[in-house]
Amino acid sequence: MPAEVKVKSTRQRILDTAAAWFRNKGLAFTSMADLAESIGVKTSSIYYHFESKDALIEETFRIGIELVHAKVRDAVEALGENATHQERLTAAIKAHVNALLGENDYSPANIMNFSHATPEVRAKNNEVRASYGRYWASLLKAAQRDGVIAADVDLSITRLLLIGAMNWIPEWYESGRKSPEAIAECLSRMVHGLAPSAPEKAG
Amino acid sequence: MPAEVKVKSTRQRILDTAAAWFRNKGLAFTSMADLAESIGVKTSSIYYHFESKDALIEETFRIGIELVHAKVRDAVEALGENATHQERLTAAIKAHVNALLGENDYSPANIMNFSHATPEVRAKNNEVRASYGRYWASLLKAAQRDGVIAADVDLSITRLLLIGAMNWIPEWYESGRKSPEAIAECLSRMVHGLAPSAPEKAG
DNA sequence: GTCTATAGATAGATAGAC
DNA sequence: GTCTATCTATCTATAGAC
Repeated sequence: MPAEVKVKSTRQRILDTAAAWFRNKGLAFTSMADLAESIGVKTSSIYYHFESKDALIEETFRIGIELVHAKVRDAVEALGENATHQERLTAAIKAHVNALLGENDYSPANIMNFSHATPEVRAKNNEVRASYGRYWASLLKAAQRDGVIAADVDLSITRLLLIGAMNWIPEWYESGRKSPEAIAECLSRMVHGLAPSAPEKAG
Repeated sequence: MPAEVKVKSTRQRILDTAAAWFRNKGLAFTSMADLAESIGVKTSSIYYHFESKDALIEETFRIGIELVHAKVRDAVEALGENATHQERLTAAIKAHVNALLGENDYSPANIMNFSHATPEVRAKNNEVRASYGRYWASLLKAAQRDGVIAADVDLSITRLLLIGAMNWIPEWYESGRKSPEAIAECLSRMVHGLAPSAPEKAG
C-alpha cells in the first residue's frame, strides 16, 4: 500500500460529511443535496452507496456509538487493575465527554439527533446503544459493590442522569470557555457525592 | 363571564396542539397540515393567527420556558424563609423534573426541540431562557454562600450539568417505571455531593 | 461508479371568496 | 375568521446513459 496519498473512498466521504452535517445542522436540515454538494458529487451518486437517507443516518449512528463505547472502554482499561472504582468512573466520564466535544463528528451526531430519527432508525440503533448502556451499568455496579456508591442508590436512575448530564453538554458547550476536563471533573465530583460517607439529603 | 362552556379560542387550540405535536413528534415531523387536521380547521386558517410556522414555534417555546420558570419559582417560594438552601435546591429540581414529565406539553416541547430550531427562533427565545438560567444561578450562588456547596465548585458548570441531567430525562423516561420523585431525589443527592464535607474526588 | 434528467410527494405559504 | 384553490419551493428517490 502506498504510504502517501491515501484517498478516502466516496462511501467514507459520504459518511464523514453526513456526520458533520448531522452534528451541526441536524437531520431535517441536512438534505441529500447538501451532502452531495459538500463532497463534490451529484445527489444520485449517494444512492449508489446507501439505499436511503435513513440507511445513511443509521450507519452514522452506529459508528457514533461504537466510537464512544470504544474510547470509554479503552480509557478505563488503560488504568490497569489497581485503579480504584472512583478513578475508573472518572476516566469513563472524561472519555465520554471528550468524545462528545472532540473532532469526531459521529458520536455527537448520534447523541444530538437520536430522538428526532424515525422509529425504524431508532430501533435499529437500539442494540448497540443498549450494549453501551450495559457497560456503564457494569461500571456503576462494581463501584457500588466496592462501596464507592452507597447501597441504597438507584443505579439505573444514576446512570441515566449521569449520561444525560454528559449528553446535554453539546447543547451549551462553547469551545474556549470551559475545558472538557473541568466539566468532567465537576461531574465526577457530583457522582462522588453518592458515596456512603456523603451527607444525607435534606428534607 | 359564563361559568361553564369555556370554549378555547382557535389561537389557543393551535398553540396547545402544536406543543403536543412538537413534544411527541418533533418540529420537522409536525406539518401545518397535521396541526390543522388535529384541530379541525384548514391549514390556511392557522396563518390568520400566526404568520409562519417559525412564529408558532417561537410562541410555544416562550410559553414553555415561562411555565417551568414559574413552577420552579413558586415551588421554592412556597418553602418560606426558613427553608435550608439544600431544601430549596431539592424543591427546584423536583419542580423542573415534574414540569418536563407532566401533562403540560409546552416545556418539554421547548427543551426537546430547541437545538433543532432555526437560529432566528433560538435567538428570539434567548432572553427568556437566560432569565430562567439566572434564576438557577442565584439559587446555586446562595447555596454556595451558605456553605451547602463547596467554595471551589464552578457554579456555572454545575448549573449546566444539573439542568442538562434534567433536560435529558424526557429522552429516556417511560411513565410507570421510575417516579419523577425518585429521579429528582437521586439528582438532589448528587448535588448534595458537592458539599464541602463530601469526600474529595479521587485521582 | 457517476452522471443527466426527472418523477412523485409533501411542505410552507398566499390570494381571494364568503 | 375560515374557507377553497393554488403557487412555489424543496426534498427523497429512481431511470437510464456513459
